[in-house]
Amino acid sequence: MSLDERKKKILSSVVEDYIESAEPVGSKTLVEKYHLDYSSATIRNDMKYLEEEGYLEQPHVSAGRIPSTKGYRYYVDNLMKERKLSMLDIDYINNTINGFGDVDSIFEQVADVVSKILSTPTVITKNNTDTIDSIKVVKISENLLLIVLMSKNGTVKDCIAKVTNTVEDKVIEKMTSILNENLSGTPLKELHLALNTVIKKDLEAFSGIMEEIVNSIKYEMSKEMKKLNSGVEKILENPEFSDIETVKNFMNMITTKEIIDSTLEKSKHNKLSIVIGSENKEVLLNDYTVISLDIEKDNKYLGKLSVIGPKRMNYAKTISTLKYISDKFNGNIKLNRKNKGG
Amino acid sequence: MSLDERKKKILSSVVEDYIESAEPVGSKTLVEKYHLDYSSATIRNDMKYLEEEGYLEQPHVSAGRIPSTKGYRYYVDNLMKERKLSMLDIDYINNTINGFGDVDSIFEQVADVVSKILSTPTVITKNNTDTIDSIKVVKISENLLLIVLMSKNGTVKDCIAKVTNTVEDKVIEKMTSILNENLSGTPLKELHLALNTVIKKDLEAFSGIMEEIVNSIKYEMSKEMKKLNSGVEKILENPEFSDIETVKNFMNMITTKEIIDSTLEKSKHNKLSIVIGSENKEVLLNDYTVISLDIEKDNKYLGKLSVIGPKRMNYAKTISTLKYISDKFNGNIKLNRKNKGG
DNA sequence: TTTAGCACTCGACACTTTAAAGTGCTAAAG
DNA sequence: CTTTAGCACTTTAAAGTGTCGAGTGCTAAA
Repeated sequence: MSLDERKKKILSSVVEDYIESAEPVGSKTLVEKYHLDYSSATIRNDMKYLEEEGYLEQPHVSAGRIPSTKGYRYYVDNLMKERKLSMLDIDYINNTINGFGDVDSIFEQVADVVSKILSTPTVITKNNTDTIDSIKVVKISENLLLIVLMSKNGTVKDCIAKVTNTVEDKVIEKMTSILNENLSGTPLKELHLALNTVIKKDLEAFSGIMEEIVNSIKYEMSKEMKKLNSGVEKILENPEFSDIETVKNFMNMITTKEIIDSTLEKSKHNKLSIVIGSENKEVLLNDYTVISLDIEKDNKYLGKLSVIGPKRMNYAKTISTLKYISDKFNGNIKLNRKNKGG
Repeated sequence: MSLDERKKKILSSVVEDYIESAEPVGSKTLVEKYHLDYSSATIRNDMKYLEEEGYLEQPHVSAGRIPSTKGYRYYVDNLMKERKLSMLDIDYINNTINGFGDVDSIFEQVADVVSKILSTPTVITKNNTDTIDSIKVVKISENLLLIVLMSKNGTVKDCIAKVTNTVEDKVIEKMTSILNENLSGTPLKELHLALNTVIKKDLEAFSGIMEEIVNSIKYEMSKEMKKLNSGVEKILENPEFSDIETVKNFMNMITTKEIIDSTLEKSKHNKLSIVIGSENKEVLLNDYTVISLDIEKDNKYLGKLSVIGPKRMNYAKTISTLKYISDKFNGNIKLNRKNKGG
């Protein structure tokens, strides 16, 4: 079932030409553009073979061929050449991702950068097995409390609680220890439930202040759950989106938390996971390819950065960009802390 | 130049029918649907007059009429009937906007709610004449500092600075007072510049810690500048967006900070500002209507909530929704702090 | 002032025609 | 056995054509 050199060359040329042009690729184009030293008739025979084996598809009988999911898969696994990032992109990455701020901010930065370089929407999924490490409550003015949540993986989340009555320092201390006792070790995704328990247990002792704090935390956490989608508009440039229905369906899909969640959460933890077209379990994603990168720091899994594009996406560029980002995150490449170009 | 009753009725019917159907409205439709006790010929004469006076337009000679910008304007100013919000919408608003969190969170909530009720994109513009009131620095762990910025208008912004070396409490105290001395009273939009000055003046005294803090603040503020657009995908349901080019142009416009900024900032402060079609100075917005609501609290201007939709938007519903929200904000309607329905 | 009647205009839509692109097969050539 | 030239065939996309209907403006009468 393995392909001879000529067939490999043909397959890879079809994939690359189609990625570039978005038009079905014919035998004549291949001969002329990719300097295959065979006649178009020979190429046609091979293309027919590749179609019979499921690597290529034909939209209709008088059109050229386009890669099938199996074709893209074979290309990605066996034929694709590693591609170096352009100096331009490297500079852009290094000057934009500055390492400031907490993990969330960095995630956002990365998503923006990737989206810009690849002209594609990106989605961040955070590790939701992370657990609460400790909680601090700081009084910043008479009726403003700042609550800081620190997670085991070292991410920091904070929120502000307005309290109607002034709170004494002693009360804050007491409340802080109650919060820590009850919540330390709680997985972030179970925090909401755990907070309800805290309220029930200790509400009366603190005449509503605890409730105000807990509500602020709850609200902050619910904000967290919203996914960040940057660059959705970029994908419209692809000819796949010339049809308004496609656009609507895509927009609805990408803004439907559940679909994205289930797709990304199910994906196994790999450094880099590539799911092409119909390999996606979620039917609505069958025309798209999702490439996800696990983001780690100090061997702790922080979350996932995913790129969603048409099957006909530039695999080589996408993968090399994500790999570069990954290396940067995991310390193989030093994070710039100043804008020193290149 | 004023219109008689019949002409007013015709104009208002054309506007309302077109808002509903998105199809040019003909004389026959008007007679049948709006029970005008005149023949279609009479209506036609009036419509011709309304067109000559610039209230209506005709896409082509054998089509019905659609309202011009002037027509919409006359409708909004003179003909439109106040519309009560449905109980459903009122409930939804009251149950969703809970008043938790800082001003920014509330802004976000409001934008989401409005976007959902009106099926339209919303944009938040924050008051950038607000100034720094005071700054607090809190040590939350060995190498994490939390910086809290409080503004004159009472908004609170915070960010986390990672510091490479541990900092003594005394140093924190000293730095805090330096920051307050230098920055108190600084307009938020000039903060970036002011921070540079602080760095230059006091960098050496604190071996880089101050730089780390300042960079974190800078980054947090740059995040702030990003506008929130919620519900962009909703607008696609309008027939105006059946053409992919329109969609692209709209998406590019709405994600281009500069356009939105200049449009909204220039708009005078009114409780409610309505800019229809070609009344917009920005050419790219000439097919859209922008309705902005100033958000105040305790008589302080906090920012603007704007709704962007096709000229053919539901003015009555949009305006009554925004007015309801405005009243809620300014205290005329009590904020719910619990989900008690209705 | 209003209306019935009518000729006229123009877009929407369905249908036909034509050109171009690309295929698969066959038979001959290497 | 592999490759290729040649050709008939298929199908889409684009351009052109004809008809239908919605809606108008004008005129003359009520």
